[in-house]
Amino acid sequence: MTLDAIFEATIQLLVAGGMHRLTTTRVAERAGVSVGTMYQYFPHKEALVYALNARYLEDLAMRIEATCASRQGAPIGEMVEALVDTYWRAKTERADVTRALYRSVAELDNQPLIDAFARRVDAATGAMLASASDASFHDLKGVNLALVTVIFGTVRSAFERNLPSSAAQDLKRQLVLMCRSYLAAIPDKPR
Amino acid sequence: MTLDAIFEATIQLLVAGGMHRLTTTRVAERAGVSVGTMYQYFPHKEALVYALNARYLEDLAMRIEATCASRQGAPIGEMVEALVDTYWRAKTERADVTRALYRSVAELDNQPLIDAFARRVDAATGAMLASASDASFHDLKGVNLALVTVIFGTVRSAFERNLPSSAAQDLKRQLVLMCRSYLAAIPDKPR
DNA sequence: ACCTGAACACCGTTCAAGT
DNA sequence: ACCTGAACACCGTTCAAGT
Repeated sequence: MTLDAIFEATIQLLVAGGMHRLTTTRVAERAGVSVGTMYQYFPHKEALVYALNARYLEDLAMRIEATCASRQGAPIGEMVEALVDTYWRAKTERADVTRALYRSVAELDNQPLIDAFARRVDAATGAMLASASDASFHDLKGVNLALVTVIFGTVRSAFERNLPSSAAQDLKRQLVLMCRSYLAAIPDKPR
Repeated sequence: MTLDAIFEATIQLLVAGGMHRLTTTRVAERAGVSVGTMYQYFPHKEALVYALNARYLEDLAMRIEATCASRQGAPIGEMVEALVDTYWRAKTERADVTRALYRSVAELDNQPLIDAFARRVDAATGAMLASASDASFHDLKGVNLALVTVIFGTVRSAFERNLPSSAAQDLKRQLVLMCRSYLAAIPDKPR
């Protein structure tokens, strides 16, 4: 499909040279269409990059939802570990693409993208946490927000530091430990 | 000074309209110089934005170093709280500038900037943690990396979600709690 | 109906001319 | 010595002409 060719060309150019190498002419050329055709699919260059990021976040949200669904009723420690694992793996498996997208989306007005993604993830992780076999929370929303923000923020931060993989692995374990000790420190809701 | 005028103009334009409104012509005009003069200070537009971010990180690093120095020998819980507080405040006090810089730096090759900042902060927080009156760590480097990555990543992540300030305040408390329970969960180094 | 690519406005950067 | 800003190459976007 033409659209796929355009997206693929965009990713390649973004990975290779970042936003300032991404040229409408080059995208069109690599995708095998004319500039004019590209403008039938996207009203401007920003819209193209925006759509690419929307696509990526859609995939990421689906993977997180799948992880959460599969741990319904599990112990809380397992949930945290699975969540960290899924997010970490999703960001790391194609690190160059992740990095390119982080950079490309920054100069867009991406608040709608972030909001929609956050809502989906909050819903998925919130439902998972509520079903935990060994804990129940007085302030589920607050705990959920804290966990999600800490996990996602830490993974990004770790990613940007470009750590050697042994240090990264260790950091991942510390992150899981941190979430678990936090959860243990919170008082349970009495039945 | 001319340089200050250029930086000031750059910040204003960046806050007002992001990277794609930032034009060498507009910066020069607003700073009261010609484009040619601007190019005597910076070899290209990227260098201007890079220098602006370097300046910001220099200030931030100094503030963190000051915080760390002032808590030498304090209890570990107080250290964590002070660190979260300093970083959180620095990012929040002029949220529009923070946001504009986050966005502007993304499309640069900013790894040297991040690395240098990370080294300074790691040194400052590492020295602080080592002096804690009520704890000592088997793996100080690992604990230090974990704390710094979690705190900085979480603050950024929280920042990007644009939370209402009550939720943000609560999140900040949860973050401190999380760091503290983590530290309590780690076995002390025997003397 | 749909695609093409020359043409236009604007941007980053340079450098001959001015002081 | 230092500054200026017209000029150049290139980019995003459009739209008359082609199929």
